[in-house]
Amino acid sequence: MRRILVTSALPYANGPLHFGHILEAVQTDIWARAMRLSGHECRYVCADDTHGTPIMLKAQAEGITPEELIAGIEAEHRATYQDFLIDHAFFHSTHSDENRLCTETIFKALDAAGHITRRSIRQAYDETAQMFLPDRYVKGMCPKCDAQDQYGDSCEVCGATYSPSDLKNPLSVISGTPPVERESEHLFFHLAAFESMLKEWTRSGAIHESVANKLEEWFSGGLRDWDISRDAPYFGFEIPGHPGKYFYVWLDAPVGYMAASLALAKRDGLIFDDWWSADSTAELHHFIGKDILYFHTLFWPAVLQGAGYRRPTQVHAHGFLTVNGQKMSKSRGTFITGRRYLERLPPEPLRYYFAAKLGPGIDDMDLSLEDFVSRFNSDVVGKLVNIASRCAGFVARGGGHLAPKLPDPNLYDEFAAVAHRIASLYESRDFIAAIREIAALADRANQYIDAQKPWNLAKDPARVDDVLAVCTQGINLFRTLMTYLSPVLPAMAERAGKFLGHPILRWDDVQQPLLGSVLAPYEPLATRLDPKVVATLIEETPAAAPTPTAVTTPKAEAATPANTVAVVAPPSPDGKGEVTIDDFSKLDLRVGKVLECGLVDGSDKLLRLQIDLGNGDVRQIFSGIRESYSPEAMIGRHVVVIANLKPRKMRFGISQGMVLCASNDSPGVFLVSPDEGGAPGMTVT
RNA sequence: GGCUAGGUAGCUCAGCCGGUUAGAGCACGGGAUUCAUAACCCCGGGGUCGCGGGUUCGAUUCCCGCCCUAGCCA
Repeated sequence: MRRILVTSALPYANGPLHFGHILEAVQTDIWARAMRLSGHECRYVCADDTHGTPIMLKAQAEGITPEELIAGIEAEHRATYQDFLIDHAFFHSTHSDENRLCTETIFKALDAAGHITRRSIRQAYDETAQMFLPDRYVKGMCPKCDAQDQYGDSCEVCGATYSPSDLKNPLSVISGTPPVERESEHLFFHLAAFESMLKEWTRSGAIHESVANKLEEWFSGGLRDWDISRDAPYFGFEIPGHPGKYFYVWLDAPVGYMAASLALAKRDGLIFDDWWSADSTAELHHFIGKDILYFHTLFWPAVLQGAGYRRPTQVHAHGFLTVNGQKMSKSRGTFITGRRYLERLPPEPLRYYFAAKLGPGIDDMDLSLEDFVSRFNSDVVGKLVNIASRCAGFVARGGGHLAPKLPDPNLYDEFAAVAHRIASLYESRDFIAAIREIAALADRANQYIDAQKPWNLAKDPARVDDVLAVCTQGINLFRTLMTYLSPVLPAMAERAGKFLGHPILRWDDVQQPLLGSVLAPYEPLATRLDPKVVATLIEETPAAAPTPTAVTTPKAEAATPANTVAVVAPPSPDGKGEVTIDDFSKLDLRVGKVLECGLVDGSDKLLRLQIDLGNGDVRQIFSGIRESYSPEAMIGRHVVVIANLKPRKMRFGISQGMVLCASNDSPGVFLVSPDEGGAPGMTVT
């Protein structure tokens, strides 16, 4: 028996869980359940990640304390995970006594071992808000390509990376005032000292090969010191011996894994050191998204090693979730929260769909709603559940108990023989292959029943035993498949266990078929998904503007790209065809105010505009109106903009929308404007 | 811009180290059946394997360039 501690990444406590979180939790949960079915002791812990500037500011904005904010969110996160059947041994919070203790212990150990250095850095400071500004809280003009409204760390238009002080005309996102430079002493973790250890560790099988390839980049660039402190005001843990300095959220976040297991150990009388001491024989597995790889494959193993703890056994990274082929996006309505899903549908179909598409690599996964429906309805309901459903009636009519022996033991053995293979596919995270094998076996089971035709046999009273035998075979085939799927569909497996009279607990149980035992009355184990309901997962009228989430989520998208507007209609004489009101409503037309306007070098047709679409949504849009309008004439004007036009990369930068104009074959273009009273952000309908 | 990964049937995806007619599920067309949640079973149509070069007797599979998508850049 192996002792295993498994984690998934801590969700940030500034908003609800979305499908990306659910995907990761489902993957981790399936893996943990599969390990338990093999007889291993496997505990899955997680926690909310609660610290940092975004949470501090969000609480301020809502007029509550950060503690109140994270308490509310934690309750919501717990409930959502639970409703998706995520079986956490413990779900904790990084804002906890255990986490403070672990974080301080680690810091002191690192400091004592000489891994912490101190030096002054210059950083942007907002004198109005009286706080230092993280890079993403400073915006200005890109020093390289002059694109407007870029974050302080990199330019989304030309891709340049730089520091906030390089920006032209920088402004604080918080107060809107120009930041000043201030000096402050920070604490650094000396990562380079762990280079050889990390190189060895990354090639030791702890991470997938393609991930190790990615890490080469960090090594070849040279490992830099990691800044682990932040200045007050900051929501987090104050660093012992350094008043006014706080641990950077990314230092204490992974420590949350320890804190959760410490709380678990306290509650259940287990021993923390069994998992974490340097000589631990337990396994430690982290499931994460590929976006946070380096925190888990560089800093975290180094911090653990430096502080005298064990390193992770494996870090399992997965790709991102796209919806209908595109990045999840609030403006597209495809930013699906776990709660939104649960309000409409049961959890298991989604677990099944995720499992059916989760492989061991870091490829992104697409959630296609159409595929989701057909996959679950046909694989699970039409094929798997159908096996039990079509046999149960015959068994009930034959007395309600199974036959004393199997008519086709060889076929059964084929099914039972793959148990070990299925188990190892789960362990290697190749769920996609496991599901494929199971589905293929389900086909074989249906073929078997089809060939035996118990409904024909049942017409002959002399053959009642044959009918029962065939269905006993079918029920037992069903049982093996249900066992193989039980990590994915735990609630259905439990109901199936009740129907079978034997709970599903171990892979090995299937080595012994059920014979002669009594079946409970059959009740439908799963119902079909209604495509109409599934379609409502995507919001018809997406949230209009990215509200000031830029403040609460530093990584909020600057632009809000959207589907290309596809208008499908029969052709008509003018070449456009009829559209319905639904087609029209796909267009997000809004009034915008031109804030800035300039010529574009290298183009005699285009003007570069900065247009305010309300609610802080400022877009860069290129428009071919230079022949009719001068930049000066544009500034301050109100115009009508298609706000959800797919952003287009042009030689001069990205154009995030289109300004509406009237024109025909004769020269000149004419801007469309709202009447007096029209204001930025108003929608045009 | 650099790095990593991906671009295979209408859709979602498999295809190990290069080798004979490129696979599955769904969708579609035809047939069979009625035990089963209009489920299941059989047959079929459908792909210039992102584009362009190269290596090779032979490339979806290897190499180079380009285009597109996603993520990361402390």
